[in-house]
Amino acid sequence: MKNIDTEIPSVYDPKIVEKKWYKFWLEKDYFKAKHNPDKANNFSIVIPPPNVTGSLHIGHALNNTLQDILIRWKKMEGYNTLWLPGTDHAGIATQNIVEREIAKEGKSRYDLGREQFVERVWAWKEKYGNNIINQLKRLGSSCDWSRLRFTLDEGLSKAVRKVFVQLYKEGLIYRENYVINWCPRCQTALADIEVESIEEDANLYYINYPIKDSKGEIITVATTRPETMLGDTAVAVHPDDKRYNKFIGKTAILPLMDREIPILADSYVDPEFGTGAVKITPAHDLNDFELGKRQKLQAINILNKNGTMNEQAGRFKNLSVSKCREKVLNELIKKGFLNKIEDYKHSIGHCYRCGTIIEPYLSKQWFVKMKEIAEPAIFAVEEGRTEFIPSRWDKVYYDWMRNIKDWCISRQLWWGHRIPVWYCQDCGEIMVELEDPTICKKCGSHNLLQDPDVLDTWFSSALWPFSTLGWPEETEDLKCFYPTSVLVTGFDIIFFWVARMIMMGLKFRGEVPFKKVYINPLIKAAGGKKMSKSSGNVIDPLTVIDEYGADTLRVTLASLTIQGNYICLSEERIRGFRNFTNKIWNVSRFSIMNLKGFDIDKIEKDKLKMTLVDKWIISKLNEAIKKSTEYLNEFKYGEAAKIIYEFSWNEFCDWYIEFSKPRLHQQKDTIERQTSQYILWFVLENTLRLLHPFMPFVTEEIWQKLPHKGESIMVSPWPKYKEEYENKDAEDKMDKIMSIIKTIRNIKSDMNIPYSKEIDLYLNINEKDKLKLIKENIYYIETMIKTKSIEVGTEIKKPEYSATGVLEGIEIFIPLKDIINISEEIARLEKKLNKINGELNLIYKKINNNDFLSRAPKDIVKKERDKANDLRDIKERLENNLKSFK
RNA sequence: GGGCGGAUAGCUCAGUUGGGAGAGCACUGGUUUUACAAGCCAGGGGUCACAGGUUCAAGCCCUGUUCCGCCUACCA
Repeated sequence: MKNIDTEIPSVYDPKIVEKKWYKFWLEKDYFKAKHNPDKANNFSIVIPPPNVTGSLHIGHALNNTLQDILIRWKKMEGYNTLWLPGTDHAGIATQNIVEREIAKEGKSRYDLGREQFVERVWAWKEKYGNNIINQLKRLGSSCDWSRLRFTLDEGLSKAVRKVFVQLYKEGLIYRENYVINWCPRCQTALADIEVESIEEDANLYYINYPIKDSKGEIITVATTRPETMLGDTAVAVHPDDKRYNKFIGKTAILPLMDREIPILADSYVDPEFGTGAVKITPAHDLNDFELGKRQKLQAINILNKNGTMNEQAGRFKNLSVSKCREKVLNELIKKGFLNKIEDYKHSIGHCYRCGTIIEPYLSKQWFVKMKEIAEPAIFAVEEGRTEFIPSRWDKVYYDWMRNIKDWCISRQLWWGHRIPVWYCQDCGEIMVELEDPTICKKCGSHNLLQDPDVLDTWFSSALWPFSTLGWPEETEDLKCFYPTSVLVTGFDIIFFWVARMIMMGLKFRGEVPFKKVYINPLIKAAGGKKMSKSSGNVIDPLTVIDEYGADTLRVTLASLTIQGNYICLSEERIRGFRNFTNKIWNVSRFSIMNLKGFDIDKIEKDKLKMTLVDKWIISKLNEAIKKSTEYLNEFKYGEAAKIIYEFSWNEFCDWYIEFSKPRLHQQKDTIERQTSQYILWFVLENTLRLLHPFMPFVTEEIWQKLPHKGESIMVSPWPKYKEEYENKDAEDKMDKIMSIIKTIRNIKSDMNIPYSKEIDLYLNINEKDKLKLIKENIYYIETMIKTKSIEVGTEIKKPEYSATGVLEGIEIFIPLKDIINISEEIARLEKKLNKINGELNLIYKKINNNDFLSRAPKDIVKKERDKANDLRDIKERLENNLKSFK
């Protein structure tokens, strides 16, 4: 009969457990940070705010798991922790969603008007905006929800306003007519980094432009965008290009448009590329625009905001860019202007939100001057005030920061922070103030108009680490938690977000926003492929949570987290860690069953009788505590998790539990049994605490079932390494005992002896210390190996028909009269001998080398010599045993 | 064009100042053993990309090469 507690199922079911404990933690207010003036004892993280439109994808799951591990661990270490959550209003994405929604009603945002449309978006946000927040809760995130922020909150909007006004007054924000990246679908300007260049196969078109007043002379230009010729206002060649000297100053006739355009010299032109002659379209190419400014050229804008041709394109009006290109090419061919077409590979910019091809577009936009605010941010990282982990990311940061360009911050959207600039319609005065103006300060007119544009969402995100803490008010939160301790984020937003936060933090708080930036890897599917809906290899974290539980998802992600750029996730991998979760569940189940009647308060520690294996497991636990804590300090999540995983499974479950069974299963409540119970409880309880940041739910569930002190494992202390727990002597001794057991198991397995078959065992040991050790602890071997009889001694002769195992100073004989197959045994021993000989030869090479002996450190030499002796001993014994068969 | 990262077992990856090639998964064989078959026990499997160099000693340091991935750049 199995003596099993039927109240605890043998398979862990996370569903009810997770709901129960999350609710409990919330009720206890454990996530809520306190105001603690002792800054050194505060630990704070601001969440990378997910888009309010978002739903939790696997990248969020990883990023937030890693943050939660830090927060829970630091909390257990005694810090006053703050994990500040929130969402981002995600201008383009959110506006797109609501526009699509009203499109179903057959309306556009213009039908609703600005005010009504924005109201609609708010209504949408109220309804769906908490989606991702609830999903974060399911992951177990211990965010301080009482401090939940949104980038369009009143307070954060105040911060945005203040920053804009101040930067404007300092001349760091300016408005200019400039060629920016225009998304014709979103109908807004984008910053340079919001454009994704994708290399595509395209064509280079060579077009002949006739020279005016010549006898059929032409100049040929090369272009990838032939339709832009409609806006050409010049042709440029290099001043030193002898081929074209004669044309400089002459006039070309623009085909199809019959416009006269000058041919001019500019050193920007690369004579090596194409024909060495460039068509110049100042309104639709940044370089052409710059050249146009130098050369005082007219800029002709040929595009409407929606990407179709405007009236400047003449008869091509209203055509889309691609249709227009087609028609232009047809006409060029028909009229004999198209010289040739070449295949050409080049990068084409796409909108990072919707994928539409970006058009360079001349328009009036607001910009932030970056050079000046970037400099202190570069120093901050150089001086280590902010540290990137892994450190190589600082190079990426430096590279971008040192070549930084001005940031286009105006967006032609309705959802976002409206640009706080008013224009007097009467005198043209521009007003930028903290309070909305009602009267022109110059002419007294009330005829004011606010700039229609909104700010880039990232403009408000850049203020996140201090705007969320209450700035511009000097709040207690700011005093306690700024600068924050760590930022955990992905490398894809180092430019978008991290760099800008450092700049703004320094500019407006005079201090870096975070001391460390931990860059987490990005997740890929098995085989290193990108997860995408089209490949069908997406792993949805919520599905994983439903199926396997949040703990399994978390510990999987944490375990895979290495210092590299990518991690590969597969369902197979998740199942492996589900098994681990279940292992922890079952060892706890075993422990709970065996701790009946155990009371921590009644234990008199001085009276406990610690055995060798008790000392060993305590020492091993101690080591696991030390190493896992060290790894966490270095943000090596995978290594930390691995240490705890291996300790709990390979040492605690596989060895300690098995060794302790006989003592636990005693009927009487002896001191031996009590000791065993105490150690079992002690090790498990500590292990649970080590696991808690990784697997908060299952550890809480078990911890509450175990004898414990305190309300929750969440607020229990992180285990501490203690020197007095370290016991190298016990570790060495257990090593020897365990290798004897392993060798016997090996022989049994090789000889096909079933586990349950009882054997006679002979141990011939020629060293006094070892003999004493084994004699005193023969109990451990008996626990793990089913034996009929055991003999241990110095002069034990090998019984006939025995299988043999050889260890340093130890021979193991198992008589197998009925079973043994002599030739199999010979083959087995020969195989082992070969292996030993191989190792031995390598060592001989070393210790017979005079250079090695004279130059290598003495301890290394000694180690090699000792090893040679051990191996020689084993070799001799193996050989003797082999001889006995012949 | 510039830069960064990578190449170690079938797969995914560890491998900290240079000193006995590791893990998980997969695979093979055994096993229902009083927590767990999502388990237990055992096993096979590697020219550490290639070529040089430094060193008594190189997966690790240096140089070069090849291949892969990513970022970045205004060459139309």
